[in-house]
Parts: sequence; C-alpha cells; structure tokens
Amino acid sequence: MLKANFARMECPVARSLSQIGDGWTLLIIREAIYGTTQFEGFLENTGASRGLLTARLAQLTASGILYKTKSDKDGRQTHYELTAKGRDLWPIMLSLLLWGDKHLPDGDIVSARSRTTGAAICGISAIDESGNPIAPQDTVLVPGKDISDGFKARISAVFKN
Amino acid sequence: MLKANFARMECPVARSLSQIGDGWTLLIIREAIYGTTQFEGFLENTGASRGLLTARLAQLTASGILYKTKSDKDGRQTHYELTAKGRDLWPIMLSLLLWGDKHLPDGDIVSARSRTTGAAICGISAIDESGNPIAPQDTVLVPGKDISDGFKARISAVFKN
DNA sequence: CAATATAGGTCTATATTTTAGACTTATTAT
DNA sequence: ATAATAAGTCTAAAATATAGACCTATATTG
Repeated sequence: MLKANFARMECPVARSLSQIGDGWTLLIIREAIYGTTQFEGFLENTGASRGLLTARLAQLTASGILYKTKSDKDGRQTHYELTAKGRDLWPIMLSLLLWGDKHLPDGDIVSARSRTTGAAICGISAIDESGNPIAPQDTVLVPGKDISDGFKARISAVFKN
Repeated sequence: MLKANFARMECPVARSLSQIGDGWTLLIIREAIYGTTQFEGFLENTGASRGLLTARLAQLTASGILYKTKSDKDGRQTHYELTAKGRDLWPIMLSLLLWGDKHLPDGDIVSARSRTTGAAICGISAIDESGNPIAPQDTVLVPGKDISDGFKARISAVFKN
C-alpha cells in the first residue's frame, strides 16, 4: 500500500505524498481551497464516485488537512473545511496551477494575480526568512545527520547537473 | 480513468494532475530530480514494482516530462532524464518538501538552502514578473472569458474567507 | 400533518490497477 | 564459454475504483 510505505520514508517529499500523493485527494483539496465544503459539492465538482469520496474525505480528516463539522443551520449538512495544515498546501496548488497553465494550456487559462497590485503571478520561488527569492539552480538540499548515506548522496546531486 | 477525465477539465490544476497526479509518478520525478537515471535505480529508490515502473516511465516519456536515451558507454543501459518541462516541476517538489518538513517531521529533516548565500529556504512564494513576492492571502485567480460560470464562481472564492 | 426532497452517506457487483516475483533478451565482464 | 547485469515482459492473486441502487435522518412543501 502506497501510504503506509511512503509515510516512513526519510524523504520529506515521500512523507507528503503519503498524505496527498493521489489525484483525487489533490482535486478534493483544490476544491476545498476553491470554497467547496459539502459532500455533494465535492462529488459534483470533482467527479469522484461516492465511495471514493467518502474514503478520501475520511483520510483527509484523519490527516488533519480537513476538519468536519455539522451545520447548525441545517442538521443534514456536514461541512469539510481546511485546517491550517490544509491551507499550507496552497503553494503546492499554485505551483500545480502555474505548471498546468504553462505546459498544458487548453483554450482559456486561469491566471493568478495580486489582489492589491493586480500584478500577474508568473512563477513561484523559494524564499529565505527575509523574503528574498532563491532561484531553483541556486538551491541545495542539506541532509540532517541521521539521513542515510545512500539518500544523502542522491540529494546532494540536486541541480549539480 | 483518472487521467483521461482530468486532462480536459478547465482547471489547470486538474490538467496538471492528469500527468502527475499520482504518488508513484511524483516519487519517480523526485528521483529524477535527485539524479537517478536508470530503471534499476528508480526501482530501488522508489520501491515501485517493475510493471508499474515500466508503465509510469512510459507515461512520463509520452508526456514529455522525461526523455529516454540509450547509453553509448554501455549498450544495456537506458537513461531517463528530465526535459525542460520536467525540470519545471521543481517548485512543486520543493513545496512538497517544505510541507513535509513542516507538517510531517520524522527525526531529521532535509532542509533546502541557497548554494551561494547559505540562507535557509523557509517558504515558497508567488512572484510577479519583476520577481516581487506576492503573499498567498493577496492572491486572486482570474478566469479567462471562456471559463464556465460555475467554475468562475468557485475560483473567485479563493482566499475570500 | 403527510408526502416529498435533500444531504450524506453505505453497499454491491464489475472492472481496473497493483503487487511480487518468475522469466526473457541483449549486452558486457570474467 | 560462462556468468552477470540492465531493462524489461508476463502472470496470478490482491487491492482499489466505478456506477449506481439503496438507506437514514432531517428539512421543506402542500
């Protein structure tokens, strides 16, 4: 099973994938970011089957990415909303969006802009604690001391070529 | 089938997921970024089964994310390397890495730094064409004119809450 | 108040995908 | 000439996904 194996890997990317490395899961998270909160809404907007949606919403709730509340307006309704951990997935969504716009255009694009200045978002960048951008080619991955030699050797190759 | 449906959706995130919305696929791309090029290397470092790896490498090659060459040093070897489109997935990988380090720590982390300044990468930000960062909360998604009303209504809700 | 609709599921049978591992083929090393 | 390696193919069993019928509690309508 994907999730179980990925969760204990020493690579943080793999650990992330243990919780969100699934197309339906990511589409559900996108929908949650787009403001959908109800079961029937996710169903309609993602196209997932009921059984699968039930399973994925339960996983996402168990992972602490969504939380589930009963509506007090209407006792039939359940709302799924993003937690802080879930909202932190925005950079992943935005980078998926920008990559799709660039490499898989399909007629009209959905562009992203600054609400305040109106400036178009044309990329994504790593930033240091002062907010200075760091270019991809200028990035190194630094293994902590408990990281295995094999993995250490591999990640040191990032952008060396 | 996930891919077929996702590929024609009007949301660019969904279109991206049609090509890379799969845990194994993303793990293979991570490995490619980490410098792995050979079948047996991907096999060992990802833990995928042979059949699945064969299928995913073929998809990634068909998508133009990897390209396949025969080694001229050793006629048995095939190398899979990232195309420019594949290298453009780096922001997605980096945001997965940062999210994993923050929300799914497991002993030692793998941190990212600037090679030149040594500054730690502590987040990821959208940037405009001048390289100025744009904060998540300051982001709006702007639908093109061919976007359906339903989808238009949904994406306008991003970060309104 | 009775009948109907809605929200959020469960259940089921069929279809598809994944898995582990044995096997194959071409090339290289001993 | 024999053995090892790289990159696959193939298979049967197990796990997942799919569409859609059904179920239950709550709310709305006439």
